[in-house]
Amino acid sequence: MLLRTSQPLDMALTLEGGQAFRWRREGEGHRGVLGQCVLELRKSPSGIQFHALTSEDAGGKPGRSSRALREALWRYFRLDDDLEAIHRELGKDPVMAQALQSFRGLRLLRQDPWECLACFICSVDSNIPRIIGTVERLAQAFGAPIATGQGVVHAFPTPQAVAEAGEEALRRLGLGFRAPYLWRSARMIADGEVDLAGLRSLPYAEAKRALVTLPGVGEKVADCVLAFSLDKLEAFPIDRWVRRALIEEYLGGHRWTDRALREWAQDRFGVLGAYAQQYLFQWKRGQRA
DNA sequence: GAAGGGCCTTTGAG
DNA sequence: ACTCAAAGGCCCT
Repeated sequence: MLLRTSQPLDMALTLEGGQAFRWRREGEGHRGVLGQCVLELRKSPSGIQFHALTSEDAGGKPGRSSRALREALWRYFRLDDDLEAIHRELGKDPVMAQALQSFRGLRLLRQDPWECLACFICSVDSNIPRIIGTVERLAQAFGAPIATGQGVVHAFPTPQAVAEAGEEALRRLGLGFRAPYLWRSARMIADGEVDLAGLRSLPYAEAKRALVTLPGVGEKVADCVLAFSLDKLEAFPIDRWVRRALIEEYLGGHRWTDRALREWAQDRFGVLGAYAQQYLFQWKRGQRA
């Protein structure tokens, strides 16, 4: 099946760059789980080639129609965002122009809010290879199995499943000090103390205020969730690489507090903050040696 | 409000 | 092989 689009899209940069953690290279394309559906994706000149491995009505659940899949992919890759226009706008800034250069088809994703939240709670003081391992073990242990005809793949576990798993089980998966954070946040979500999906209709500041009440969620994790799953593109997550990028490239090497950096970035990038952040992150991280 | 230390473990340089 | 930093921060002081 083909989802036609003329939007720029680099699958490897977008799916392997540390926004999402469940996509693997598979031949020329990528395989991963989108909701309850196991997909193989591949970029072609005319759009996105996709193929669902999920067997039809496995477990009584009807396979998703191709129309529904198209819409899901359209939303996931944010194909409504005019990436070239975003590049033109951000590229007026000479520093950003440099950052953009090597990452032409890098898009922001629109992920499931709970999965995004859980992954970024796990990301704290960790690294991408490890986060990928952590998330995979979480899915295998507590996610619903999905039969594919090429083996079983696991969906991302629900908040209820993680809550029932318990803190100790999470520690045994290697979550370390993040285990109680994820467990307690899962419980709060499962109990309805925070309505994640409902945050999408709130203004950025209010949604953020709600997110940081969750254990293990500070401003950085909250901004990742807001940017990568809740459509708040004015969010500007500041991690060690982005902090370094701002200080080295814009601020003459002077140390600023994160609070000051956030205000500076908000003023500088506005509603394109999330895109700007993602390019700065990839750029600076790529320079490590 | 700002700054600093501890936290669990895994991963991949060296 | 085997050690040893470094890792998309958060929380508490």
